[in-house]
Amino acid sequence: MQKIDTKTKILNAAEQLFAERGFADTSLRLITSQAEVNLASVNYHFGSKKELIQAVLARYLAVFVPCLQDSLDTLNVSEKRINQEDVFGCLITPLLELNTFRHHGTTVFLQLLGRGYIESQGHLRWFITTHYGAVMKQFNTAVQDANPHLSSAEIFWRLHFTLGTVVFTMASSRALIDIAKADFNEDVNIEGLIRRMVPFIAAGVSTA
Amino acid sequence: MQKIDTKTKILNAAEQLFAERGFADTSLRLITSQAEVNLASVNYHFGSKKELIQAVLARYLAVFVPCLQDSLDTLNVSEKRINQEDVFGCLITPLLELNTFRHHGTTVFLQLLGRGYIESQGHLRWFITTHYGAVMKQFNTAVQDANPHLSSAEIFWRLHFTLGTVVFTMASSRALIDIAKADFNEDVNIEGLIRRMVPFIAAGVSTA
DNA sequence: TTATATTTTAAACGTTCGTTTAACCAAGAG
DNA sequence: CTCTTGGTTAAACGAACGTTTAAAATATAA
Repeated sequence: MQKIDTKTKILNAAEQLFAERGFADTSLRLITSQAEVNLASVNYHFGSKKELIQAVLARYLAVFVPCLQDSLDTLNVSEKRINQEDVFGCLITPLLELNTFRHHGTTVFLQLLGRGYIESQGHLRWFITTHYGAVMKQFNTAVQDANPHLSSAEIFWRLHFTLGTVVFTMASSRALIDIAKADFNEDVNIEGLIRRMVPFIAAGVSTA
Repeated sequence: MQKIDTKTKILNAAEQLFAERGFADTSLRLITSQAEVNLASVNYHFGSKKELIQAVLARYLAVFVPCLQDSLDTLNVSEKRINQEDVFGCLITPLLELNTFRHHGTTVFLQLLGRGYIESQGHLRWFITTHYGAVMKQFNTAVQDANPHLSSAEIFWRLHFTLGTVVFTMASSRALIDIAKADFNEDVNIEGLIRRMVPFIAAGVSTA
């Protein structure tokens, strides 16, 4: 039994509660009680709740972004013409990497990302774009290279539509899976859910 | 200049603020100050904040749902074979009807719907499905009639993907519009946003 | 008009929140 | 040992929230 320091205990409890309930509906008292640490330790280690939210997301981005960077770099040095499947394929390894990093890491990360985009008027989006804007831009242009018939603005919108599909589905994944089981007697896990999403998204992004 | 009663003044102020800022981030004090009524009048006329939220949404659903019901009924009695464009076309009139009902009614309604699905853990979803579940089911089967090559399970999933796209986009519409303005100098309003969403969704739902 | 019911109002209540304070504890250095 | 430093803790703070209260104001009816 190794000892986990307070900072990590807070991050672990916070990320789970944030993903499940959103940032506004998760109080520091709930986090610290679940983490079994003192209330004041959040402000001591992170300064404020806002900075805790950023720290929770930063821990995932620190794994995801460099991994995505690598995928995009290796794609760019290859000589074959880039198609859309290649570009979106770059996301697979970084997303699965999060599952080795934390239990259900992929799901939690996507849920956090969705919460961050909808709640917290701007400060989280600012945090992401200022720290990791380069990779986002690089991915955006990769999609554009794969879809030369689409304007950059069009791609911007369709990528956010895609984000909406993924985030919403992930956020309500448990409820959806239960309904699918009840109504269609269909056993599907998260991987199967992603597999169902892919053709939907691919068709939407690349349509004329 | 006709006199607007307190109840309506509250509903008008609340719906705008709810759509813009979400339910949790909109206090009753903000609503009543914008409506220029007393704080306590909310609890007097609606009982609680939760019931106010339901009343705001109910005012839209009372217009939208019967109108959608009509569209679906007239579609079913027609003799021509139903295609997907027909089914999704059933949504157009009810949505536009909201614009005659209230200024920017379509926008507000979709934003409220998005907020309702993401915030308020379940009680709003419960309110909608228990009051208007019949129409939702009817719409679902209409989509299935239009896409006989897809299993009912497949349609279930794709309609929820669609819901995710719409809900996420509407909930964060202002932020997205700001980004589009900053990054692409593109002025787009909600109507333009919907127009961009349609081909994305249509391609996703009907893909093989 | 008078009496009754409805609506509005200012003020307060109790709770919860993020944050701060100051005392306390453990461990390493000189 | 003493002093210092980094971390922890209980307690409290001030602000904001939804809600309630009771009186004042207004409308309604006889």
